[in-house]
Amino acid sequence: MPNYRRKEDVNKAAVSHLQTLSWSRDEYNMSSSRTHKTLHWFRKGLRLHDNPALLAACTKDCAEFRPIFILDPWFVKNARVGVNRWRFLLQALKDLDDSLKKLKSRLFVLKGKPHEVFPKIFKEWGITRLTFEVDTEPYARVRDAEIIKLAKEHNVEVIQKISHTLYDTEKVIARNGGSAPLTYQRFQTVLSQLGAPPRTAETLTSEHLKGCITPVTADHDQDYGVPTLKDLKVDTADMGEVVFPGGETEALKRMERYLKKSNWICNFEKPKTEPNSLEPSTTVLSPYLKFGCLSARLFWHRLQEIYKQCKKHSQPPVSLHGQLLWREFFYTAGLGVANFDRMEGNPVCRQIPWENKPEYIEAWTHARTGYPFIDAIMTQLRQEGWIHHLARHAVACFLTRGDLWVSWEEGQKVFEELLLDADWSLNAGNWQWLSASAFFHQYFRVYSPIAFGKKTDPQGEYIKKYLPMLKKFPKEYIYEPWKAPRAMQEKAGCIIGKDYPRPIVDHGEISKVNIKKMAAAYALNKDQNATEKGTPKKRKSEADANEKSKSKKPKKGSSEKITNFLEK
DNA sequence: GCAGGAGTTGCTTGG
DNA sequence: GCCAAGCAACTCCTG
Repeated sequence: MPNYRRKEDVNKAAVSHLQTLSWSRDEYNMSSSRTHKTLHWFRKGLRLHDNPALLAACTKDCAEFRPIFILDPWFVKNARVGVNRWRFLLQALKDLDDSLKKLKSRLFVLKGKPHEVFPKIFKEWGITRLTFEVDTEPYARVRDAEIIKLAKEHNVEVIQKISHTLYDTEKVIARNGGSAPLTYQRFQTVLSQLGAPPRTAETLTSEHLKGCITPVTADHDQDYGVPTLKDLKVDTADMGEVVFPGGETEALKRMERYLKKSNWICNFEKPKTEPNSLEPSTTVLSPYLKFGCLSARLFWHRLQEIYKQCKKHSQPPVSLHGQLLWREFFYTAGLGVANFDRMEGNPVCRQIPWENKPEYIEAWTHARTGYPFIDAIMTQLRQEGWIHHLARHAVACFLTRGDLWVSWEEGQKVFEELLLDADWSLNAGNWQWLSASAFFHQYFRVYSPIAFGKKTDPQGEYIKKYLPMLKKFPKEYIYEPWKAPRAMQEKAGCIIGKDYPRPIVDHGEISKVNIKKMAAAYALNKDQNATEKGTPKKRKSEADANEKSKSKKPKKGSSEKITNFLEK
């Protein structure tokens, strides 16, 4: 039998605190007013601060409260979750459980499909109220709709609250006339009509739980404890050192550490940060925001407090506020655009005839492209689960329009597996951006796998850290080791082609060819859009596009390739 | 309908 | 080391 804390004890304790509380004596003593047995379902939002849905489970009519997390097999089967992110999640759950322990509660970790788990626990625990945070991702929307239906069938009241995003994403779309804004500028215009993001909710404390039983059995750990990686049979072969530990405690600590640097906050401009510094040049709060260990609203308002103290401060899109708005921008697009994580059937994504090249994907994924800057980034990603935003740009451009001409969806899969902060909307949105498939259109701006990294790390220290086989190459050759004379390679103890690969493609040549392929794909897309719509205006633009594509015929040599590609 | 400017974060060359 | 121009020229928004 569960070893419940006795209700009388709870009421007694509550009465002793009456003087310090604003609630009336009646509200505490009237057991009839405490009618609800509540469940708070943690999914994202793994925190006690700014969690309005969690608070809604602990209101003064709560008789019994249980916080749960469900290990849903769908994620194991369908989402690519690498070992580092599994570990991050389990650390976050452990931290949550520790925090709840301090409130005399515990986290109940359950395993199974939510639609099978809920009917059981609704019945077993006599649940009358279920609370959770709104999640706008496609799987979550379907899942939650099903659970809401089930709850209704079991006479369970459902309360949902928005706290993962700064704004109500649906409202933003409605304000934009029913579709997601597709430019940052437009997005800001819409947000300006909504004012500042809502205030944060207060952190859950023992005060909120006074008078509410938090049932915990003696064998809680055995039945509902946070599992280990071993329990979950996660392959730990690829597990790196813990660089960014999961959990709310760590998230808040990390945020506070950065907020102390008010000068840095006020002057922060993302493009001026470094993709290849040995220590991160940005906050690395993204994994914590992804899992909701940190509230985006809290971070936004804390930044606002700092901004008020600065004489002047940077502005969106490059400021830290701007970074939170980018997150919001892609969340909104993820909700408003159909098939957002695919090229086909995605109305904002240009249809580009990427080629299936398994050997290229394999080389890129496993840091064997022969371009040290690219391979160092991919190594850091696999080992640590985080890489700088601009490093993501460099490798994403390289895989897609820049060099390898492989679909952004392939890159998306790898990032989904390896990033601690893999966030469905942001991942899909940024891959479309970088591949110039949507949002960004200046496809002729191509990152160089050699020159880009040199700007901020001319000595190649970053490469030496992540690719130790190259550490003895002089800086003149560290970005292009294949150019080093044989004797130098021997002296460095690394023969190119044997100990480290030769470049998989010639960037100088292939990037020019690919720019022309992009031009052709853009022209073709324009033609197709015009034909589909068929309006006089569009017909005109179709003619223009044809005219343009004729007039922009590539120079000799590459034109043949483009013709072939169009015929494919 | 058109022109002009802006667009989070390009590269290379030359002064 | 810094800056501007040229590269070749995209889409979206505004007036």
